Amino acid sequence: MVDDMRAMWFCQSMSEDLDTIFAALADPTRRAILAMLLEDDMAVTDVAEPFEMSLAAISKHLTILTRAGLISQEKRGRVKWCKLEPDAMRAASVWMQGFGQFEPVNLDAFERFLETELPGGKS
Amino acid sequence: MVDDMRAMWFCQSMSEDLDTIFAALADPTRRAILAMLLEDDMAVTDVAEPFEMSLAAISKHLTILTRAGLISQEKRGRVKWCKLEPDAMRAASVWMQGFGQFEPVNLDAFERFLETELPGGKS
DNA sequence: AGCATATTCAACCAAATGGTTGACGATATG
DNA sequence: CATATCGTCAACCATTTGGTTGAATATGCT
Repeated sequence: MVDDMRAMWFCQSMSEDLDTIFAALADPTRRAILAMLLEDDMAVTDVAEPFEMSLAAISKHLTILTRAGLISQEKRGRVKWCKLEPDAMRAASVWMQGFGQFEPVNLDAFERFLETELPGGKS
Repeated sequence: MVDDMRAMWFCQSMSEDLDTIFAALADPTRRAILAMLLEDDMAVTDVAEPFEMSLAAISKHLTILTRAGLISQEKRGRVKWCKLEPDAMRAASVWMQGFGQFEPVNLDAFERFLETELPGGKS
């Protein structure tokens, strides 16, 4: 019963939201934008500044992040301010946590994962 | 939190992995497969059975999940067994937790791990 | 050997993604 | 008013994605 309920929850609940949230997080530019917004709210132009990419492209990325609920945008004057909305990530995080709960936090395994990333490890 | 330099290294170094992990999680079919594998290891054909989609399509999905490190595949006889590998997801989860203190997770343990194992704290 | 089962490969296709450029509406400022 | 700035829109393009089908490979069974 518990298993059935959990399976149902995993399969159906928030599936569309998870689609858009994970898809939004899958792009390194968008993740970088989120990290920038962690420091402070920013105008669209300022978000775009460090990237070697057109303003229009950044604007599209911001739209995707907004639709995923990961940020919000508020226009004040001619400036549109972007604000991080960390709650949207909660749904995805909770979903992912479901895959670790049956096991206590396996730091050793995570360490093994990191070993492959250390300079001189993999690649 | 941890030292900024190390945090930056961590984000940079894992960027490609996060690309593939989040992209893999962005598809509902693949998330459903992961949920199925939460119950038990499964053969490719059995994974494919509940889906209204060709076996080849499921095989591709499983390849994507494998490359993201979210599952592993072991061939025994003519049957290829698929096994959930939650560690990759944990890495993504750790990344997400930088954006909010919403999950009760292991950040302390992770921080201790970073302090002792990463360049600067390492030999 | 001969046949059935398990899985992948290869070629193809439609749709989505991530980028560009140029024009445009809206807002601030001299 | 005139002009500069902020941001989006529209059209376009190349690449990736998610699916199909049919053939191919590998293993197991009698």
